[in-house]
Amino acid sequence: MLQTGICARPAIAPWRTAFCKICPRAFYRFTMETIQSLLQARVQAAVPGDWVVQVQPAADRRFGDYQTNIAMLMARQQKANPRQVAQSILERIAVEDLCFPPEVAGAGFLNFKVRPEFLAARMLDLSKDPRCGIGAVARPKKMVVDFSSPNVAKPMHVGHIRSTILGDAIARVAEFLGHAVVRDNHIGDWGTQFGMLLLGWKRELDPEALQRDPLSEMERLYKLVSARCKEDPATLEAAREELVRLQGGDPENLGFWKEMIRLSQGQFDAVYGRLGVRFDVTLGESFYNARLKGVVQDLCDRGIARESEGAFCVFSDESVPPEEDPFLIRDREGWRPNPALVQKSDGAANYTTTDLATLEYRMEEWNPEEIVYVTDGRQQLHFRQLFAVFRRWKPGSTLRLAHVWFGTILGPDGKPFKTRSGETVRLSELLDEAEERAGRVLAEKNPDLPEAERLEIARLIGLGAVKYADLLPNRQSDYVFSWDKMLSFQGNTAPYLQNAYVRIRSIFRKAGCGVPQCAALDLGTEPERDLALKLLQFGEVLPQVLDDYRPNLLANYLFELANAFHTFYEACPVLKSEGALREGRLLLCDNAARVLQCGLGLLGIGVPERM
RNA sequence: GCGCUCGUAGCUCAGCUGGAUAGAGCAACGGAUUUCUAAUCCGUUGGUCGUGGGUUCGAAUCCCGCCGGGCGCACCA
Repeated sequence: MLQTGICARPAIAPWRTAFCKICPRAFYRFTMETIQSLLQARVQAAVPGDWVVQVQPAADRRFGDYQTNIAMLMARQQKANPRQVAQSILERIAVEDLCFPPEVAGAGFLNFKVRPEFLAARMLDLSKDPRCGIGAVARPKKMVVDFSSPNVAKPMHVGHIRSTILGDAIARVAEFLGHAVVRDNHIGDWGTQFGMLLLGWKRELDPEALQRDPLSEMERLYKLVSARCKEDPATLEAAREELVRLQGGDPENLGFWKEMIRLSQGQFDAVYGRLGVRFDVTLGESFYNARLKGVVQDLCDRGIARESEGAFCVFSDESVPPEEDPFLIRDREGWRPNPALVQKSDGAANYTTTDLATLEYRMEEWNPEEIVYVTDGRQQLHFRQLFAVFRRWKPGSTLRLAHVWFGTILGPDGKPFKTRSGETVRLSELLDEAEERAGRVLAEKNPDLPEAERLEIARLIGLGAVKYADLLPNRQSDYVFSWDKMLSFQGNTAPYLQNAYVRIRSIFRKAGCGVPQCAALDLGTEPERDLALKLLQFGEVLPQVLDDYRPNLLANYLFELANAFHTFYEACPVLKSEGALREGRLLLCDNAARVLQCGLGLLGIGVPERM
């Protein structure tokens, strides 16, 4: 069982096969192999073919730039001396053009230190590469990314932020690597809550309030009726009747329902507009209603689902050991069934059925190779069952299904993030506050900025801070939400990264020139060399993001890059230097700015020209 | 009870599917500014990786037991 809940064999990591054989022509000319991949190929050529060589960035600077432990792995199997195996690889390896003569170190590591001339040549290539050294994948996939998924008639809140931001970042990276991505917003526009909403709409609607703030009014109605239902069976019954009428196609209820969707979509559009998130399709649960009966019927016909206590359920087929079976659960007595319901005893389908119908629709409509679901970790069991039912339902399908789950955003008290009064925090208000806070810091640090520009920069910084804080931790961790931390200009934050970009732009403004056409580059100092190496590693890191859907790898890389740039900036004057040195440093600066902009852009974060 | 997940520096977190002396940010302390934005940089202090076993040349990482937290366990999604 893989950690991400991936169903079916994962594809080979794209970057391992990404040598641009089928790249679109426009990219081909500029696509750069990474140093890592070059070294890997060279070591591979020096060892027997049944070994798969991994070359990795060195754990410690003293060991050089890259290292491989292949000799130790080989020695273990051959019961040989690891250092001797390493030595024999060394004798066959040809890397003089890339590195200084490699060394055997420690228990049998091979360490590589890249020649500055090689890095310099690569810097010149990078400066001409509009894709910042990122090749398109050899075999583009069609993939659906299912993310955000807010509910109609409810304000979007912090609970939606991780799915939205993670999903958007994953989609952006996949698109940039050349995959064909369908961004699908599977909104919650159907279900029992509409019975209560309709009842409230008919009995308690305040038209003025609805016009002023439709989401708040709908939320008020829902809470009102929901509370009444708990104490008053008659209200509950009335709500149920409204739901039955809606499901039966009653024109009045359908009209109100559509109006609620329309009003909600306005809110979604506003929030997504601010966040810079876009969708290719927004198909709510209701879209799949017509298919539900057929899905249940088909599952029954095939013997996958059967009746139990009036409901229709999928039970274990005992094809896997009980410990791995999502349809079994153990108690004191032993293993007992833990079925997935596909139809409730009242005849209504539930979300497993909707998800199956959605899967079928996506196969028909797009025939994707992969579908990625970005939801919180509490739905793990649901997706394990969903994927397992799907395998039994469509046994011939090679579709890869991945549940990319994430943890909870916590408040300072370590409990799920809420307002002081215990309410959920609205996303729109959260974004307002982010911009306001960024604006205040900006006014203090840089009072000379004109108002309009300050607001625009505050928007970029505020939104960037929120997004970056969400993307930096491992997605499976819960993390503590802290305004002070995310908006700090020190440490691993979006403003720190944006500041690195701003400093470079400032240099070019002062220089009054564009990027120089260098014929050669001399990386004479450590900070220059380090920066160059780090810049080239963009192409190594980015494809890894998709291996396990972890944008935090990119966030971490960008922080290290910004750090390397700041170190360079302190140690290596650009404008005060002259001639070739100055031009070379300007070129380094430009490369750094472009990689920062590109990388942050892939996280959905924009960069200001000044701040 | 069962399952999933987490437990790493005072705090917040990384740790790339077994590699070298476990890293970063914040906080604390000490330095650097007639400057290309100090919104920065450099340095110091700080960890029995919850705990006990196991696997092996080698474990924060894999396996088993225990302790503690979060979440989930058929008609909500």
